[in-house]
Amino acid sequence: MQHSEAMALSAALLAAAGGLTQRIHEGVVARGFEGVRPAHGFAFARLARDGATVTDLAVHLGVTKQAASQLVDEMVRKGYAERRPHPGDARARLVVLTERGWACTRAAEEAAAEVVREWGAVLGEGEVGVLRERLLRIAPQGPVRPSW
Amino acid sequence: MQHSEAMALSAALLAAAGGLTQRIHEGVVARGFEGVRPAHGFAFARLARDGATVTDLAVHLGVTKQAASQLVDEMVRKGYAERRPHPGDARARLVVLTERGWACTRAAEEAAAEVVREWGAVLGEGEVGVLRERLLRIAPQGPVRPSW
DNA sequence: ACCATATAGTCAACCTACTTGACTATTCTG
DNA sequence: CAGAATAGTCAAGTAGGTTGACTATATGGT
Repeated sequence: MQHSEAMALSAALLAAAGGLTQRIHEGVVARGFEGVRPAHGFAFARLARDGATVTDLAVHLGVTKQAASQLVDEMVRKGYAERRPHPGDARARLVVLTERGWACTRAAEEAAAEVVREWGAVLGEGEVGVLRERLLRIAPQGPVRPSW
Repeated sequence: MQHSEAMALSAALLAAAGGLTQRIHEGVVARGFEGVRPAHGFAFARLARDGATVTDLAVHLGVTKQAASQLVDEMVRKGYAERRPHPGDARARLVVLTERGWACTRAAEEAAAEVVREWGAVLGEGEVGVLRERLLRIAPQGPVRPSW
């Protein structure tokens, strides 16, 4: 693999990721959820499991806990999440999704499925599964990095 | 493809893209080019062709021309680019890479090639080529979107 | 040829998402 | 049970973008 080919692959990967992000965002907005930005998606994904503390979220997003706290403020203000007392630790607070937060999560899933369905039409259904498997093997673990 | 599978694919794609971005950035820094951020890569790629005006760059990056101008200011200040008079349009200025800018571009190519080489070791060389071809087919065209 | 309009670029002010630093309240530990 | 660590917040500063206003040059219709 030559350098220019590596750059072509890199550019394609970044373009595909950017396009997917935008398509999901547009789909979420089209389903009536305004004021939510792509970067929020990573927070929704973490909260959807069984809630998280602000510190959990900060580690997951790779930002400071102050930044995570502001993000939660915003999500609470817009009705997507709420702070509940943490069972078993009076210092912490458990941030969980509201019903609207769940609905927004489902909207994002639908939008993603729509895009992936289009990919299936282009590549073939089986190839999409292969693509997913390959990407999982080269994707690093650790905190997500919402911004470049 | 079910919703959860679409989300798994989306997450893998975004994680792979984020990881690649970070690895390239680390490789560039390791080769002695400091003060350059991942978002600059898209500007380098556009300037590497045969230079560009600030407005060209703004369109390519999907930002305002004021933001593109600030980006060019920064690249000039750090020695990666320079503004030259535009042949044939006295309003415009042609932004081109300096020798240091070219060296940084080559460093990014090397870093990308290094990561892609690792992918080849994991997936097999042939599979990387297939991956590139698949990604090219699902990647949208149009301006890049450096930030989510 | 000329004036109206469009385009390239910049300056200034502002906005947003993040940072660092300082602090309180609670929990863990030796 | 005192000292250190942890969860969270408040406040101030920073970086990278935005919108709006402006100048200089180019383009096109009459």
